Amino acid sequence: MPTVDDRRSEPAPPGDTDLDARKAAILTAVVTEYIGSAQPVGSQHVVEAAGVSVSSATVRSDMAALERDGYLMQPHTSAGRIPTDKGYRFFVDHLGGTGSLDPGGRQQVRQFFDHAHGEIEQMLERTSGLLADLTDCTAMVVGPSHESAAVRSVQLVGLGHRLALVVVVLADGAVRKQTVELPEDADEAVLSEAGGRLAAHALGSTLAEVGNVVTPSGHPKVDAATAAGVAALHDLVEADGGDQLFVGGSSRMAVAFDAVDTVRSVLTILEQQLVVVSLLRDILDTGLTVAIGTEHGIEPLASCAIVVMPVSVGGVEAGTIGLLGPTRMNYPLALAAARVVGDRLGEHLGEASR
Amino acid sequence: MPTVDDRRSEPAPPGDTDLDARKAAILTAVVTEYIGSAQPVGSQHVVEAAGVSVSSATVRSDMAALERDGYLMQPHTSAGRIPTDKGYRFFVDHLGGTGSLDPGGRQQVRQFFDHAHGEIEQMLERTSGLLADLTDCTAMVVGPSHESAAVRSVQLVGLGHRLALVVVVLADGAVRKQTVELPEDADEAVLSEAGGRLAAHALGSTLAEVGNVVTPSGHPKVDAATAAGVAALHDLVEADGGDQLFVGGSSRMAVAFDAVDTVRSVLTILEQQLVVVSLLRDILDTGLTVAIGTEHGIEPLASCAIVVMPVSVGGVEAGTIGLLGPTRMNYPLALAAARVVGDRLGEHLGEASR
DNA sequence: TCTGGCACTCCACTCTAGTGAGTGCTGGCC
DNA sequence: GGCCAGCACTCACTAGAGTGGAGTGCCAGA
Repeated sequence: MPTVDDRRSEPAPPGDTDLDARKAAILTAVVTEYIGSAQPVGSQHVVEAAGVSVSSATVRSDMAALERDGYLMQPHTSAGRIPTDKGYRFFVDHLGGTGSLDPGGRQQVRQFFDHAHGEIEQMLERTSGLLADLTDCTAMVVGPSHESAAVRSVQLVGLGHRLALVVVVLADGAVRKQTVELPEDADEAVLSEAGGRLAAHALGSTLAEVGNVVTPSGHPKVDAATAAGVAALHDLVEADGGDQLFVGGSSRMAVAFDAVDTVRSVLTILEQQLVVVSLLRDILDTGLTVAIGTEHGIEPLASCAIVVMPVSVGGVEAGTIGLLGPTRMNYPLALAAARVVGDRLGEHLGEASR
Repeated sequence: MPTVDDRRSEPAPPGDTDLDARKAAILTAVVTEYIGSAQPVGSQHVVEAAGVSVSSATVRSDMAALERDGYLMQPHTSAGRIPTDKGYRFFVDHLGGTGSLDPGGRQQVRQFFDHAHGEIEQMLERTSGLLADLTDCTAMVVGPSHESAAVRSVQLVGLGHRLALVVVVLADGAVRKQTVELPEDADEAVLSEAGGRLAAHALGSTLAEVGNVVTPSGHPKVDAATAAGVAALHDLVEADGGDQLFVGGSSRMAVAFDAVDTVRSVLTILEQQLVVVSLLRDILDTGLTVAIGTEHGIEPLASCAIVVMPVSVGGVEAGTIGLLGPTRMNYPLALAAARVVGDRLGEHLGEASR
């Protein structure tokens, strides 16, 4: 291998493997085998797997080398090898290929989006179920952020005695609402007038941009209602609490792990919307598509891997898809499913908001 | 005990126990002990527990009788006793007392509702978290059913090229939306006119009552948009798919059970909104507050108990609270928490919708 | 450089007591 | 008749010994 020295001198050339073809094949075999069986893989199994045509002794020495280099580990002496996080990482980066959905899965995705219609939230919720079904992972779908969407309509609807509802429609079709307690009773006419002034005030800007000051109308009741409406708009910005998260197939975590406390800690994480959303964001920000084991820095998820896929509509990011599974998850399948569903979701959202 | 004979002659008088005081005390001790430790309870432990001052031999013979009568069972010979579903049932009906929240819990509930405001959905979601925290059970909160709420406002908001959003506000403050594809392009004026006609058509009736036929305006574009809006209103009734469900603290199931496949099957059930909602409804319909073990007929939940509490606003049912835990859940605590939170939630919803 | 062979390791499983918590029963006492 | 001390018995659980087998590392030879 005369090229090894050349390679080592280069600073991590892109696409380079650092492993000769046979070691790569062996690593591939160990990873795929282990993903399937969850059992440590011995040299004999590797030989039986396709792609390697040397004796088990040779495989053994290569596996020893792979272990020295940190790609594999042994649970104990005289057991087979299992991939380390580094091993999975190498597999994902260089060996896994793009993978593709099986025809059945493609069909399922196509049908899903052909029949998808109606409310976006419901659709995202179902998308998470679809992804979970396709991959046997827990799926997370983060809806489009409405931060930059302009206000398309504001309405003030009376609900009875001193109570009203501010209903805001954003340009991307999102609807926000907030109850307002009015300082004094107001009739339809007042509410309608105040709603109109509110609309004139907020239309075209984003929720966060809505200013505080509204020019007085001369009518105190209307002004009071308008002021209450403006306050409600500001409440909306805060209460919104970031993006919506839809989690599907959390029961899959209980299938993937047999230690019940692993399941518990993972579920605990999944219950914290904020944590999950920022986790996905962090992973994307570091430029990753897959975060394996400790790469994401959340300790209770050390035995998990996360596949992240941005959903973009016309080049603008409009959401995120995440798949959570054990580190021995089926990466090619998960990546393929995330990509396909992400693309289709993007198209779908694009159609809906054009 | 001179009264015992009197009682026995009456046909199942309400509040009657069917068990003499000592057996009841023993059953109570077994249930509370088992709830705490999850270990089969032996006669010695019962003696040490308060309320029983006879020898362990006597307790043993009583326990044998309780087992004969189906209140207790032995996992195997020479093990202690654990309560059967019937034992739990008797405990809940006659022995558990009403129970009450500890001061810390009361405080937590008070604070929660003092600070609760804003969107109702978000509030219900958080309520499920509160209940899970209080009881260490998985909490389910079903939102108010909007079926009987009259339409308070209808609006047609254009989202661009042939797309519009029908936004419906119901009298109870719920907001529904549905995207509509218009048969042809429509400008603001047309949408506004169509929205007005839609509103006049639907205002005051419930969504389900909205009729099909709208009197023509003479303007084909307006009529087309109006028709599309009416269709969207009908879609809403179907797509709504019943009530909203909020599940909190599903990780608690992984704490309660040590068999990972029990956890999995319970989580699988919890993912099916429809199943959960109708489950709670069924239990309420049979007049129960607690469904223990197989009483609810859902096989995978045979080792679970469910506490249900209707939430009523001014006497009208406006939602449901459910607590899901193992059959050895802390019934007094769960019942107390469900009652307190249910009441406060009802008051809160009442204030908001008055 | 690869391979067959060999000695070695150590988990997983089975089998065998031994232990202890718990029971049912019985005969005597109040 | 109800209660209780004592006793024999049951059976899950644990620890320890033995065994089989999957797997390893190393080495000598092609």
